[in-house]
Amino acid sequence: MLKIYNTLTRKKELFQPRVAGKVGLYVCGMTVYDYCHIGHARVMVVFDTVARYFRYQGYELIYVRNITDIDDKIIKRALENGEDYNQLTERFIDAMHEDERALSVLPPDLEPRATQSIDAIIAMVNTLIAKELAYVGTNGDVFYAVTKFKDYGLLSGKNLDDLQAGERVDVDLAKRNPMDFVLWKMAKTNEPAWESPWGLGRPGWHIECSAMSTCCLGNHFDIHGGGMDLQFPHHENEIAQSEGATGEKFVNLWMHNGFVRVDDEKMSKSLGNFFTVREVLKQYQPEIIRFFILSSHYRSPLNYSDEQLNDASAALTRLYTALRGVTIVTDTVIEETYKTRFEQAMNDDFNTPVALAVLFDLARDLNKAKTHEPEKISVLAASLQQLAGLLGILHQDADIFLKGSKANDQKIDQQIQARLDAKKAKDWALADKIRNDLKQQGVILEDSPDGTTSWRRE
RNA sequence: GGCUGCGUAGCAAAAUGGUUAUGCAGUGGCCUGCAAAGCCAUCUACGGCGGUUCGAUUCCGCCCGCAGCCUCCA
Repeated sequence: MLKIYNTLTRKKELFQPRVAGKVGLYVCGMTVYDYCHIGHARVMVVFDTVARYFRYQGYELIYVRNITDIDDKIIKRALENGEDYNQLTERFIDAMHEDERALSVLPPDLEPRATQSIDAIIAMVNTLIAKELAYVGTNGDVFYAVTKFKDYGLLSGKNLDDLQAGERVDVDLAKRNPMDFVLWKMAKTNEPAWESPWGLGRPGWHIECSAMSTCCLGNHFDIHGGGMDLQFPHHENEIAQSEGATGEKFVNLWMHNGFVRVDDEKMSKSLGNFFTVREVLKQYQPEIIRFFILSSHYRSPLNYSDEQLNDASAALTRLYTALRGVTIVTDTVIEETYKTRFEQAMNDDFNTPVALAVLFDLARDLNKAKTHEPEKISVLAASLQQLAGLLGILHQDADIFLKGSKANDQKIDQQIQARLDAKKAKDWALADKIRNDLKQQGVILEDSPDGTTSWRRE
């Protein structure tokens, strides 16, 4: 019984697919004018985890995450770089896919791009004009008339009178109402542009997502997701556009993930307090970033700091240490009580912190089994790895994670052997010296009861 | 100003109207040549003030503090 928090009703709801056994999920993806930062990584990881769980539960899922590959910032950045906007977006799309793979984010089923959806966008704008929900402004741009859509503000809990239009932004005189938003923008000279009934121009941001989501999933689909900050105006506008154009309900359930913060402030490009994924990857293994993201609930704020990542690293080390040296049979049936607890956690609005707690309990049981009940080792280890796999973690060999980079492995092994010899000769001083020397290099030795020594990097 | 949401032990982070969260750190023990890892035990909590209740960290009200949205943002 999967329950999901619906922003629209501000309650956890029992998830009921429109069509039994099938789920359509659309998530607002990146605007590709720069590298992904940890905030973007959170969206990717959170909805990847959601997608994995739907599939695990047996749903036939279509997961769509769009790419915004035309907008003001892209044009501006391309101009600054003196490169074609296409070149710029291709570069950052590649980089995004690289980050995605690093974080074990499985690619979405469909990844529509705005520039490849122009026909659908124009068709939707046309419909909105025909229904008198949109109009051509005095500057030639096409605007959506928000007052014509009766449910405007339902998702974000805002009403038009409270929005105090113009308070933070200059009123655009081309609009009838300051809250009206642009659907089609007339091109300035040298800007990328497409033919349309209203002249050469390009789509507004909001209409892209309406067009791409309905194209891929139909007029009415199950779940729409994205960052909290998209709730208003972006998602509000999507509802106005899609429901205005089709006359049908747009989305049943809205999911919004919380922000990544730095020193209690939202991580964002405009504040300049962001860390890109590739930057962080220089210091931490990708799995640590993924664990860090999953260690808090997806709707809660997540504070980014070295301390937090170090904690995540220590926690993952504990899980991998439990798996170390155990041969895992992949098709083992999962231990039932842990499976149930894990599913209960995930069924409760994807409560990954609790799901992780289940993994730690499992790890403790596994550690105990190693000394007391060896016959249980195999099933516990397999359970741990399989359940963790649903979260996209613990998929590598324990030694590979624990040893980190491959550098100097041979030399380390030689020193370990030298220490074992010293131990045999009861030359504790030499044995300890070798261990300390290795410690200086960030290598921790761990002796096993069977006389062998394993090691890991700090 | 309007609208959301949050405030849990040293740090991070969940659940819950009365009973162990979990990870890191601390303390005591077992194990070890000594460590590390592991295991066992254990100390630190629920922003403040009222109310409902046999009982509230959990429900309600007020207050204080913090964040987000109301402009582009994941």
